[in-house]
Amino acid sequence: MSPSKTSGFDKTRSAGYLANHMARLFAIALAEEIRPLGLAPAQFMTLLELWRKDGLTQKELVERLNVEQATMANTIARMERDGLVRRRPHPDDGRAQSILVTEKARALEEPATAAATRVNDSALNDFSQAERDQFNDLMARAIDALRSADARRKGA
Amino acid sequence: MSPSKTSGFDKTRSAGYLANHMARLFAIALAEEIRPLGLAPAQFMTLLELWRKDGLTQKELVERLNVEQATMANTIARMERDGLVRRRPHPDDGRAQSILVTEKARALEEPATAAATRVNDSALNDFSQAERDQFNDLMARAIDALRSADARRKGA
DNA sequence: CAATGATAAATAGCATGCTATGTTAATCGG
DNA sequence: CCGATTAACATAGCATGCTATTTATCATTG
Repeated sequence: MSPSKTSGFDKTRSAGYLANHMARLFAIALAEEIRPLGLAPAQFMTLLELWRKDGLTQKELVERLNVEQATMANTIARMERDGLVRRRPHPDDGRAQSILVTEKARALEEPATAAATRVNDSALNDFSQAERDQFNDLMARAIDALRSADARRKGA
Repeated sequence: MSPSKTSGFDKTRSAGYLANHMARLFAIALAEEIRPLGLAPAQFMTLLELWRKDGLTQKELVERLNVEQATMANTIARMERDGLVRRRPHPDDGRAQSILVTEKARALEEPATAAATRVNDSALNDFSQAERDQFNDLMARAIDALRSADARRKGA
């Protein structure tokens, strides 16, 4: 009869697949919204932290943004290339450096955060406030569980 | 007083940020689970379709997996390099080719889907069945909204 | 049938992410 | 104070994804 097997895995009901697809769509939407500002998604994410507290070290950015150190090193390098940040030797630690926002980047805070808000709103357009809250809660719980599992794998 | 501004953007409550973080954690977990099988996440995702229906064209895979044609072309090239698929000229269309699963890849269906199920289960460990269903529904709705917005941007 | 336009893949170039290593500076135990 | 360890960055190498462009083949139509 049917040449296809009754597969045990339906990707349209797999949280991992849905998460991946959704994240790519969010990234594309954000990229298009902030491209006119000369910003890329990872740069925006990094600036979110630097706008909040300028002069953070690379290590501090890594902790706040949940990316690997090598990833952040590359992102900072691109941001420096694009004139969004500059580096200053850290006063207390010769290994570290402070990452400082330029005037150019400081001026992007309002339009960039507005763009990100537009993206979230368009994605959650038909969600009630209760649904938005629950959605964020569910994602946060999945993140916690995945982080625990990862820590367990590494710490085992 | 405080040197930091009362920022209008809290990334821990941004669906886009949470989606990105969650998707990266899912990808890491899946990568670790299927690495012993010699599979990478995008390869697994592609095989899910080929296990269901062997001999699909690149275009058909692109439609089913929601990635760009260039992305799929590269993924297929890596899979061919790794002995997971081979290509055969398409009988009816000289431009196209059928992508066929090798025996090696066929043997991975059971262990790989089991691995993916483990990852989903560990992420949704403390979710009730109702929460899991709602989570998938909310993600599916966000995906639909983002796709509509993207289509609007491109079709405008 | 030939010119045109559409379509399937391939390729180039780049951004993000990750793991694994290397370098240099700080720290700690003796 | 010194050697060993730890810590902060930098680099190398690779996988995924995307956009834009090129190439080859169809398909349509005049």
